[in-house]
Amino acid sequence: MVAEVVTRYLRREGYEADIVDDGGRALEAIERTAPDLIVLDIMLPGVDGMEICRRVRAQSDVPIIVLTARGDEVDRLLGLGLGADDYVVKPFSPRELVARVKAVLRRAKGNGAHDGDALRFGPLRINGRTRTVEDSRGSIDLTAREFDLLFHLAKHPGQVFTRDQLMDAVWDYEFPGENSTVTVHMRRLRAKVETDPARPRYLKTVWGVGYKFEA
Amino acid sequence: MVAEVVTRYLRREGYEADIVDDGGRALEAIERTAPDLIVLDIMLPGVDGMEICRRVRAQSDVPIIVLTARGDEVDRLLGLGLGADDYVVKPFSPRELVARVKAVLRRAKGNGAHDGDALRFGPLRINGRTRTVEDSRGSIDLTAREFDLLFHLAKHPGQVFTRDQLMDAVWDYEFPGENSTVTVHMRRLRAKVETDPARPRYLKTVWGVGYKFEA
DNA sequence: GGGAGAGCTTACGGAGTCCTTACGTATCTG
DNA sequence: CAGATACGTAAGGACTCCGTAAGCTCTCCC
Repeated sequence: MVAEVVTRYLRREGYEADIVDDGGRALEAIERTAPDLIVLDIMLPGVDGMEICRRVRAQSDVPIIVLTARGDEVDRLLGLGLGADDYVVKPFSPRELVARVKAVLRRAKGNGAHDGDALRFGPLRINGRTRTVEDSRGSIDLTAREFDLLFHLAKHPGQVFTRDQLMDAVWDYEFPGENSTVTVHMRRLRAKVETDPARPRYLKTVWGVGYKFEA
Repeated sequence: MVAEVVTRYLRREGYEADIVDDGGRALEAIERTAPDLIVLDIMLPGVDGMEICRRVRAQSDVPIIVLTARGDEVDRLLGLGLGADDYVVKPFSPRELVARVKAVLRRAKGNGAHDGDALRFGPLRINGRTRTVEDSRGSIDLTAREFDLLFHLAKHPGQVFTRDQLMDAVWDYEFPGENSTVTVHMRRLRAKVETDPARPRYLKTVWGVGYKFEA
């Protein structure tokens, strides 16, 4: 199988790589894992790869490399305005594909906002430089304190902080406030960040101690 | 000659294309014409294409597509960190190269790509060399401070600056002014640049922190 | 199962931040 | 030198956000 070989090569280069061999599940998987790049075989039997490409593009700028069977196919695909970032024609060597992946990723990283200092947890992205938070649903507006709180927790995933520790870390020097303030801010944060605030995915309560961010 | 064939194909697609067949003149020509994209044959006899690539990269972010003779060469080039945007292995069809050109240009254009010194954000163009700003409505007259402020923000799209940081960056060394000065300048800038200054498209306020330019 | 403690939820008033405007001074131009 | 332009400051108003308190719910442990 081509996909397995490619996956192995990519992993050897230090990338995480997943295979999805069902067109229907592809979109769901893309939304869930929010990948940095997609390699899409457009000519799989029974699956409309071009439709997937279009749908992904409609909701995201994630780079896409399209695999196609024939060279003259590329022209047709371009004419259709698929919006892929690169096209690789079969047969190709795994090395070539890996080289393309590197080039496309480099390009995507160089332009746009540097995601260098961004923290990523699945579909959740927290960028300290731009102070923005994104999600599979889109960008999330946070107030200054909310962002600082989230950022501090996410910088230390898994680590448990007491309310007092969070006060010291996030609030101004020697702020004499009640620590119930933290509680309220956590609530506001959950309401914005969590899909189900009642049963949080990231912002967990550690009973009797405080809070932690779970990666 | 390969170059002529490629040039003909590109022109047929509506691009302007020039050939420079001398490594020494290449850098001069690139600086003079400020192309949107460079196709560089790295294996020409007597010319160190890799050196050209490096020099261009040192002073510009213009996209570069490198032509190379052998597939396994690509790995080596990548290892050298040339910083090209794509690699095409000979022999290739002109159509394939044109497809690559389109893909790379699409990518470079989508983000706020440098066109020479100019920054582009949709209809808004900010040219640092000529210190001019344009818009779909025409050219916009800014004062010196206003331009410096806008330029500095636009050079770092998405990044949030505090008023103090903007003071340090835009105003003279150790200017002892109030930072409400920044506020007023932002207002004047918005009045000129934004179509709806009350609800700005580019010059965003980040509450409790400062301002940012949104691409 | 019940009580105590911890966390959740809600609402509201005040504090802080930003916007707006106006005006005096400095610099440029004819 | 006179007028125009650009710049910095200050003050008032509008708005957002934050902290607090009070009642409620959940969890833990006896």
